[in-house]
Amino acid sequence: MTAGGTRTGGQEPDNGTALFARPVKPRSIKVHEAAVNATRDLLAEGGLPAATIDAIAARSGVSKATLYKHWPSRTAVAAEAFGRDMADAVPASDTGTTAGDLAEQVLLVSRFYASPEGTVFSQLLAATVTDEGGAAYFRAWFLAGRRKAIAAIWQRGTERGDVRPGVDADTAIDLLFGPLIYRLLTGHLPLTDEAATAVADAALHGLLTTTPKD
Amino acid sequence: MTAGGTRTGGQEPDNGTALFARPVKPRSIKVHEAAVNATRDLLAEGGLPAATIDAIAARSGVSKATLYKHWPSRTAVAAEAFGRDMADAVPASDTGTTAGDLAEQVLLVSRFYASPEGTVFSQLLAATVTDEGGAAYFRAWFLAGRRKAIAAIWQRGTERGDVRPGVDADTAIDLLFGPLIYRLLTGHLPLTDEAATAVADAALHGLLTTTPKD
Amino acid sequence: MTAGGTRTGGQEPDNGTALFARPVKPRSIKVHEAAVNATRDLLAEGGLPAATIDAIAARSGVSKATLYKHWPSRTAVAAEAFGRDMADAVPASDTGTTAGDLAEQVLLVSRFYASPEGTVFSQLLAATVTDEGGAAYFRAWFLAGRRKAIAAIWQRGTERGDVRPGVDADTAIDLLFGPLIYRLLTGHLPLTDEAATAVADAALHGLLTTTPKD
Amino acid sequence: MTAGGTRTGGQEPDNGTALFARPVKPRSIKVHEAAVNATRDLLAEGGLPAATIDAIAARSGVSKATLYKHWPSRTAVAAEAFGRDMADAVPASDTGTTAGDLAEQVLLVSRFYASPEGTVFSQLLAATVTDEGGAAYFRAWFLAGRRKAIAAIWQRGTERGDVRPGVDADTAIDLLFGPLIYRLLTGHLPLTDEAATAVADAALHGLLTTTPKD
DNA sequence: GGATAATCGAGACGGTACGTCCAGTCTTTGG
DNA sequence: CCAAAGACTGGACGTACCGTCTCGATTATCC
Repeated sequence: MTAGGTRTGGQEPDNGTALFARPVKPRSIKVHEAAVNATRDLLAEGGLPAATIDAIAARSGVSKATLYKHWPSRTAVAAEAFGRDMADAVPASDTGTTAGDLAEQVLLVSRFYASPEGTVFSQLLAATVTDEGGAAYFRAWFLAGRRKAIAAIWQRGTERGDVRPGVDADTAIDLLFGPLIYRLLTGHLPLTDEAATAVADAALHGLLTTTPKD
Repeated sequence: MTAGGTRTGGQEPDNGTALFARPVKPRSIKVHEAAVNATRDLLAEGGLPAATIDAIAARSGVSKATLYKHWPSRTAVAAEAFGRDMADAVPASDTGTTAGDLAEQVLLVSRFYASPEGTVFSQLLAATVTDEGGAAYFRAWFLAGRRKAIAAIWQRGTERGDVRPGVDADTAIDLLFGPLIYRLLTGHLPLTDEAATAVADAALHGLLTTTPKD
Repeated sequence: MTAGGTRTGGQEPDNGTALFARPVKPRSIKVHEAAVNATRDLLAEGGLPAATIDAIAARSGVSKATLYKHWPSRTAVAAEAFGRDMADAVPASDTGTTAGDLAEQVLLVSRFYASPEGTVFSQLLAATVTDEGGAAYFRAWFLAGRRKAIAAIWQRGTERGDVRPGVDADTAIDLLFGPLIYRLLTGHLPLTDEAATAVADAALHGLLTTTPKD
Repeated sequence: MTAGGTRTGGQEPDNGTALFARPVKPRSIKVHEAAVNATRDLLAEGGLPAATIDAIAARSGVSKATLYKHWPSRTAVAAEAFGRDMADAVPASDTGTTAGDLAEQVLLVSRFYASPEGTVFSQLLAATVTDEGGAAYFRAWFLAGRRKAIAAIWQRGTERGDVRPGVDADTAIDLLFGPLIYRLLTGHLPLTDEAATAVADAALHGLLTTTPKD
């Protein structure tokens, strides 16, 4: 068991594998939910900096000690809270073509990153760097779902023969969305629709004039 | 003036624009250097968490107040200290071909990210998310130099006609290195040579079978 | 009913009056004993600080809720556990003279206070200051027995005509042992045999040169 | 250096020896005073339990970190705060006779112990049992002063030839005041004027009918 | 002998305080 | 006049323990 060893209560993260522990003794789902909801509100209001453990405890009525029994760190709580609704934040695409689907996803994700939620996302991502416990939750509650959605498109593309053989889904996903994360984090350039489109186009068709020899 | 309004002392960051203020009164270069050197050592020993303001002050003999006259935040000091030597950390490439140069750069950067310095890099990047002052330093002392180096390769490629027209350098750079940053930060997959090669290949030749129509 | 209103199970404290309530419904003696024994061990190992409610519960297998049905507070459990064997810790004296008996008791008690058990005693005494419920148990299980033993000597002395008329047992006991407690608690001076002897002598014969006129 | 290694600011404790460190760099007296005053108020209002570190910090405006630089523990702050005015709480006695002076002191101290301040005193005394750092402050700021005052009376008595030779001041003090502390802490009997008088009388003239043979 | 009721183990929970850590500001002192 | 030294506030951290409470799973008497 990777992320925590504690129950999660209620809905499970989109993590394919049975990442989170089974409830041996049902720890109050109410408590878990209260904490998550309070955290979500705090994130919406003031981003990750506002979601301190004390604030979460105060707003949710869940004591700090209990929070630490449910999650390994405040980042983990925030990751779960933030990841809950994000499944729907970026809807799936079905434009009829693989290229279209992927390009649209890049555009939608870019817009998401450019939105206030994107700020929270970057704060969360940053927080996981020095918090391995939180990182597991972040991957489980956020990344995994998103990557799975894209992997599905990629799989469809493979079956259709649209995608280059030899390129696996992970590489494709990294290539399409890594650039957005790069911009989001360093802020060296803005996350505009044009930039997103350009990135998607470049990723799909390559940077060079030469055709791959394979 | 964005990053600080303070002198930087000694060597200038590779930031193209006149980002940093002119030394109106020469504030001790010795002090500046001492702080940077101490910080570099601390980063090497314990990463960004070790480079607290108190630690920097103690080790360098520079008082905290003085540090804040030279830099807007601790992240800024660390960014400068870390960026100093990083210019040489990834040597330029000249394989004879644009594709080769770019692929090699991706590989080298991937290895750098996978190294202990890569950890510091990610910590620094994470820190800039909630520290705009530090972010400016980070971009100036680290990113700008790297991007400039790749831009030069790209420019050469453009002149040689190796690269697809309509793709600007920024897009290309983001596409090539964004995926590495993505992996570095989320840790969803390891930063192996194979992954780097795969990313570079995919970026250069595109994800799809179809040829761009433009 | 002062100390708890709960049954005590097993052996009764040396409290003269019917201090502790009658069992309306028999509460397991086994449970009571288990808790007391576990607590005694914990006290021996780490003093009162080690005898937390959780530790007692864990070691004895008695749940916290049950502990609180048997005792009003953790101090009360500890007081009973500690008082159990302490009856024998300081044997009675019979030197043949009242002065000898009292002096010997002072010496023995001083040694007891100076021993590791003395530390626990002082911790317990300290704990009762902010725990009235525990205080009742402390008096019942510890003090009462000790005072009764001395009172017996005093009574014998009265009958023999050894002791000054008008001095009641309580005053005598306080005078003889108060100084030891004073030292034990404040630690301003060590609890040596010499000090104990000096105290006993001074108490028995008075501080002044003048003879009481009564 | 025993108690803290930190400066105390303002007035010095009555501790004879140079117990407290010399200020290498003057730490703000204002801060020290503010903390002490706030603590005194809190003690008066709610006793030691009310004088939590957070409460002291909040009321005094001195941050917790600073408090811990000035004192080793909350008990230490409270001891100093409480001890400040206690010098005057029990005035010196001068009845003309040694016996009178001592008896009066016992009575006054008994009344002090029986007062609300006495409760605080006992809480403080209890707290020092598990807080050696605080104990040093308690001895320095409270006990030392009181003992010194009695020792002066004793010295006078020695010079007058009123007191039994061979009884040192420490023994005398312990004998006179230990009984009061005993009662204060265990509460086995109330601290009445009669009891105090009886104790003083017994201490001064001895418990036995026999005259000391020395 | 089964119903009724309490006891009990297990341990989650809220609450309160703790003592620590670090950032960034402000003050004092010395050269 | 500037810089070193470092005191100071503020705020969050994660921990510890208390005493209460809610579960079911035993008992154990009483009808």
